[in-house]
Amino acid sequence: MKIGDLSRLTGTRVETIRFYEKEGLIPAPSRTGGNYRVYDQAHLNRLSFIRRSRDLGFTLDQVRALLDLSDDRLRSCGAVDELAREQLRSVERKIEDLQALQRELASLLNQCSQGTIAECRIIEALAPG
Amino acid sequence: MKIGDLSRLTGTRVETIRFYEKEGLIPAPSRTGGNYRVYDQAHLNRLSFIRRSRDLGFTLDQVRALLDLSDDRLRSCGAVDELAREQLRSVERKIEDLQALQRELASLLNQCSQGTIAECRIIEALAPG
DNA sequence: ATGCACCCTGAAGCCACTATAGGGTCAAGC
DNA sequence: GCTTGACCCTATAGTGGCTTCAGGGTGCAT
Ligand SMILES: [Zn+2]
Ligand SMILES: [Zn+2]
Ligand SMILES: [Zn+2]
Ligand SMILES: [Zn+2]
Repeated sequence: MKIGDLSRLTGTRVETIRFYEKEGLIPAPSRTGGNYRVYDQAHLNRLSFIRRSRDLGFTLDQVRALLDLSDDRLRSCGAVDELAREQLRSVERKIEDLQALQRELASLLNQCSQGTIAECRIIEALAPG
Repeated sequence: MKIGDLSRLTGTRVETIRFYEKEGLIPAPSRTGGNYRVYDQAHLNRLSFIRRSRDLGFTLDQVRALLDLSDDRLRSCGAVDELAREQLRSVERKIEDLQALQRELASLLNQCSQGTIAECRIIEALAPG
């Protein structure tokens, strides 16, 4: 597999794959005579794991930790679950913050009666008073 | 007012105030003999406006636009409202994405029965198969 | 004179990529 | 055998919105 194949199979940009390699998330693959990267199934599996973790919102440092943990098949999964619980809490906090924003913006938009800037409730809410 | 006073009054870090100046969001203030920045009420008002806009989730480019619009007191506030509506839509999209994440993480955590890594539902969900 | 809180500049670092410049490789078609 | 075009390579810089750091200077009290 060349890098473009891996890209298509995982929905990851070519540049991102090279970036993951530089960051040590994916082992450097072997090369062809023309200096092209050649990947195998293990690379594909690892990149898929990384992408799914990123899709769940884990940071690259958390992904590194998850990759390490996933190798240790016989250990208890407590650490994995703790990472996931932490991520869930962080997502829930972000949702709450955004919902507060949503309420405030919606309320301002609702109050504005399409007049001039001088009477605009949104500008009024931003300006100090 | 010195920069530290402005910082305390607005809850903005000193470095952030200097950053806003460099970005052209706040006009460069006059200086004392010892080269300290001196701010007045107009600076305080402008920084407050910026911070409230940021708290509502507007980007610095949007803040720039809002500041420009807010000067033009007699114009219709249509452009302001459109920025706010756009921001509301963006917030709502983010909430939906995060709620999907929340459901997925919660479901995985719920399925995991605290065994070994080999049986962990979370690792299983990440690994390709 | 010394300490200490505060201020200054300029540059680099953070995250997770993305983009750009300036090239090289390889198979197909003429 | 030469060109075209899709693909690949490296190295570097840019994104947003700051934060941190290095290496100083200022100003007031003791
Ligand atoms: Zn990094
Ligand atoms: Zn309005
Ligand atoms: Zn588990
Ligand atoms: Zn920037």
